[in-house]
Amino acid sequence: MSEQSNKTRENILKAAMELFAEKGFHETSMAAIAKRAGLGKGTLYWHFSSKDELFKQLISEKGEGLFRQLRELLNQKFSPEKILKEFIRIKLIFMIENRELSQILLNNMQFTDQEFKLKLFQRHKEMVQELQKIIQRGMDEGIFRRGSSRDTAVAIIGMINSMNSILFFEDEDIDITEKVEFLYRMIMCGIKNE
Amino acid sequence: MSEQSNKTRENILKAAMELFAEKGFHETSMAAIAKRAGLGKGTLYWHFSSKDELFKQLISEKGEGLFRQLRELLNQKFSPEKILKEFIRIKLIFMIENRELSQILLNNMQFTDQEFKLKLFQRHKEMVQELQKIIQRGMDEGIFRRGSSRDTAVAIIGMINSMNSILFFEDEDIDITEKVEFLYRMIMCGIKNE
Amino acid sequence: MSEQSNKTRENILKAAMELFAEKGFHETSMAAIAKRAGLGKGTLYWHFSSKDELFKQLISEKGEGLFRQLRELLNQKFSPEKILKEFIRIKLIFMIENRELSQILLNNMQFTDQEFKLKLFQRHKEMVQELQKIIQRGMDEGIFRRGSSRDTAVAIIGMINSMNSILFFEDEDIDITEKVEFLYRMIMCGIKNE
Amino acid sequence: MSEQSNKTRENILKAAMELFAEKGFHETSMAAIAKRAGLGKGTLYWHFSSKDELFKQLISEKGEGLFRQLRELLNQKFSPEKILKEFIRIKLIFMIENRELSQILLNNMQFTDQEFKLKLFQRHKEMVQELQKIIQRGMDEGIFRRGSSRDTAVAIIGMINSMNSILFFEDEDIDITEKVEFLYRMIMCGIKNE
DNA sequence: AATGAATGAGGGTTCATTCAT
DNA sequence: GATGAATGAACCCTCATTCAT
Repeated sequence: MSEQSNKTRENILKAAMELFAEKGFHETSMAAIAKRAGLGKGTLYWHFSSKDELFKQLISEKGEGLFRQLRELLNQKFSPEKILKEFIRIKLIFMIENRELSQILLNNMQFTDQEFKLKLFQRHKEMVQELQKIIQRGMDEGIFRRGSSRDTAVAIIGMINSMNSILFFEDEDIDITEKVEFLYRMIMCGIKNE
Repeated sequence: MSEQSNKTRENILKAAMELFAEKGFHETSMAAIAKRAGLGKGTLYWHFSSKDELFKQLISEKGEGLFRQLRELLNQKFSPEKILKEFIRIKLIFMIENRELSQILLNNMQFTDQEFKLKLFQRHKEMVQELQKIIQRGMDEGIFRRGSSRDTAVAIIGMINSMNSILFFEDEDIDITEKVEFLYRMIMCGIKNE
Repeated sequence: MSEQSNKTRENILKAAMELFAEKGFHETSMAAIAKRAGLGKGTLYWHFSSKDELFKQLISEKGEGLFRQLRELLNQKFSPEKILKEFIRIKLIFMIENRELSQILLNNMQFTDQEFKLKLFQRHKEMVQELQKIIQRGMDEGIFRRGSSRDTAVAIIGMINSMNSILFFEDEDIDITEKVEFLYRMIMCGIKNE
Repeated sequence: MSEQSNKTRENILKAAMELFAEKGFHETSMAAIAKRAGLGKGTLYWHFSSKDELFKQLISEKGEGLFRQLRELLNQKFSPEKILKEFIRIKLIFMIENRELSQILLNNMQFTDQEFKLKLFQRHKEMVQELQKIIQRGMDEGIFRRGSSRDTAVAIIGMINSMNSILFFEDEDIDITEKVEFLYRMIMCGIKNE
């Protein structure tokens, strides 16, 4: 695992990320990735055992950070409101810094490897459940209105994710704080005046 | 176009719908569709000129209803709140009655035919813009709190769509009214107590 | 075999002739023939057992005339020169009156049915041999210069056939007598002056 | 483009040539070509983008030589007679050395790619026109008898081509000079004695 | 480490042919 | 006699994967 080798590996991941985001998993061929990375087709197989594996590692490696951050956050002893706001911020920042990966995650969840698909699904479910716990705590503490904590958690994540379509086409300079405030307020107070 | 022929056509659409929802567009072969429909491969091509065409017609025909309903609604002279609530209801009912199509629409938006992809994208955009107008009207009338009407519209649609993951796995009897109320309240008042 | 039935049959043959001449055997589908004849696909199979059979009958029926005429001619007790000239005339007239069939015969001799292919080949060979006999007779009688009678016969037929490319694109009014004279003279005297 | 790669390419061309000559373009499948070349199907597509392309390159590459030779000849400042004789010689030699290609060129002129078909047709036409000019010159110089130079050129080429049916089935040792003399004399003097 | 030629399973599509109506 | 929906073998072609160099 020399310096050079590692660099090549990153090149491949970068090329793959771009193409998967642009055209989706199935419409992207290994040949296309190799070409964009400026490498021979064979080289891809020296670094990744298969196209599926490449895709998985792409998602795992880059997505790991978000998952870890969120998990840490949810274990924090903050107030439900604070956790909620941070949850939004972390997801948004991730979406901005990883536009392509987000695009992939939100549009390509139908591919071959059932095991991996399940794993991602589990992870998503876990995230929902953790958020649900926070929501539940907020309800129990009388901070949040009573209701289905699961539906609420799902809806919150849906709202945040929906921003992807906006962020993906936006220019470089996005006022994250503003977007966070917007979402937080909408989740907390809704859109009704007063 | 006899009675029988039309029935066959519907069979194909049904089989295709199921498989596309289950495994996605690319992972579904024409052979698999034919087999599930209990037909020969060639028959599919008597009714649809290509796999792309089959997919397009599937989405167009079945999706047309939702689009029309929503458009009618948005042209109604109702109050913004009423329109919002009806918007939610219509989308939810569609999602329940067309679980498979919804699944497809939310997970397969990356396929070959760029023209059709664009058309769907345009339609989605139009929907957002129409909802945005309603939101804007509500803001102008002092019913809704001021803010980005676009972000609000996108977030609302995101919330509604997020319910798909819940509805898709749910049993038959879902209390739609309850779900509508839940979403409407959450959108209007948020989750904060009081 | 009613009047009507026979008419339908002729329609099919006509449509097939046109298409085979235009696009060749393999590039012409039964569907295309049916469409041009203004009939359903199934109807073709009521009149002809297969595409091959249709093609064969097309060639046989229409080509039979030429074959018979030539055979009769070659059995005549005319002088070699007269037979040669008549040979040319009959072939040319046939080519003009059956442009499409000639086009087919000269460009589609590579198709499936080996047996029929062989039959046509045999017929062609027989024609050559008969002409060869005439040539030989002419040589023996001192009318024609001595040489390979086979090569001569083949060359003569080649010359006549080559006119097809001219006749096919020519307008309606072709002076046959002139063309016959041209070929006859060229065959007899060559192109040298004096 | 290594040594080996080039060899594989030639193998494919050789196998394709044989099969196209034997059975024609449409009756020859890519699978059959691959099998005869002792290669996998996919390999054909590494070297040629499609079956059409393979066919085109086959004809272009191998046919180019004849075309070039004839063009050079026709630009020579030789006497019309000499050019005519050389014309015959070059065509005959080509037909003997490229029996299969000649067979293909004379029997498969009805295939898909209209553009290429036109190109070949144009080339043929050009050849006729060039020969026609020579004939015309001969007529003007009083060497050849007056008449339609076009018909004469077409007839000459027809005669030469007709030899293909003889050469194709002939054994290895053909006396080219004799055949050339035969054709030349027949064209010049015809078959009449004296 | 890297390459590109080679492979073949698999997929979309065509089309001659059949057959119930 | 006529039709057109249905069929499936056969075809062209793609592409993930392998491997000798």
